[in-house]
Amino acid sequence: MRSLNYARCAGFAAIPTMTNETLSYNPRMTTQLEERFGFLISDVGRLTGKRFDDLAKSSVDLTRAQCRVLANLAHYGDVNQARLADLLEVAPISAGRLLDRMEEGGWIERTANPEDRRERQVRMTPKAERTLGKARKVGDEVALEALNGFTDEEAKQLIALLQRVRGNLSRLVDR
Amino acid sequence: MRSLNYARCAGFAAIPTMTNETLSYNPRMTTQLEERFGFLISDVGRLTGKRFDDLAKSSVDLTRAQCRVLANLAHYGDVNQARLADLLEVAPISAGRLLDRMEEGGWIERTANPEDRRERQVRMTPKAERTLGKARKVGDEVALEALNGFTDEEAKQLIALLQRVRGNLSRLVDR
DNA sequence: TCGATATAGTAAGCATGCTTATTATATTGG
DNA sequence: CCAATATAATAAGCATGCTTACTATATCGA
Repeated sequence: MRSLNYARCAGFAAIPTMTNETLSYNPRMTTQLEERFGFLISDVGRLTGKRFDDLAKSSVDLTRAQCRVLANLAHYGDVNQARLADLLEVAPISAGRLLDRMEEGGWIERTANPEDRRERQVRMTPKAERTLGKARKVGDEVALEALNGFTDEEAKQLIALLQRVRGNLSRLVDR
Repeated sequence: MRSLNYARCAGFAAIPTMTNETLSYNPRMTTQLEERFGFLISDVGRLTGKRFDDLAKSSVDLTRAQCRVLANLAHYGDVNQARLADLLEVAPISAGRLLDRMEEGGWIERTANPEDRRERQVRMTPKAERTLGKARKVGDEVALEALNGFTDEEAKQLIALLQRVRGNLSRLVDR
């Protein structure tokens, strides 16, 4: 365990500043590192992912990105690679290489679609189903840890606020 | 602009499920995709970063990771690479290669420390200072967009809740 | 019908994260 | 003092994201 400092900005929607002037408090644009929105969001996202990795390491023989693939296949059923890339929100080539490795590992299969010979349908294997179950347990565990000490009301509030942020940004970002 | 679906789990603290059963609502462990904590957090983090990239593209000739380096140098002053890696929370080798490229680009300089010949002190150049100013403006802009429609009270609330999550996870994650 | 356009997938090359190992230098304990 | 240990930086190799460009196949419109 190490003490984490709070001065980072992976998302970089907020940036540490040189100054320590105390301006009138504005939660959207504060100079206080610990309060800046972009720092917080990217920290929490990173820590959440890292915690998942740590807990999953022993029981789940997949990377986080590979788990994402399985989770989406389980939810949406068999899809082609383009649709999967859209679901994952990564570039098609990124999805393609993920799937290359997952196919080698026996986690997914790709089958040609005779209807449209450009496509390949992606399907998860039974082996993958079993591993996904373990990954889900880890995901739930991480959520419990992250929201430790929160009342149900507070947890609902946080989720509602984050959904609004996601809505705001979704409208602006495209790929 | 594309419509974003909400079924992803980069952080994977929550995973899409096959079922749509309506269980008693538990915001920590819900089967509803749009509400699952891990999805939300990783979505918001990713969108925040992407939005920064998009807005910064024209005016800031640095990657997001490189901006992080400058922001931390500006805040903490000259540091050695080990300290910088700690501030950025990346592995020392990752920081080293970032700095390789930034040195080539004239954004930072590395100077030997005669006190401890293992170390190299990292310092940002005047050119970098100017660019960092632009990056800060972009960061503020993104925060404003993300929190669009929020009352000041709501923004403060979100930030306070996220700080608690960060605290919870910080205590658990190590590197 | 056929040329233009769109879509699915892949290739190549880069950036940035990781792990593990190596080298150089400091520090510490017997 | 010197051997063991710790620390700073780098090297090598992998995973996963990106962009740009290419091939194969479908579809659409004049």
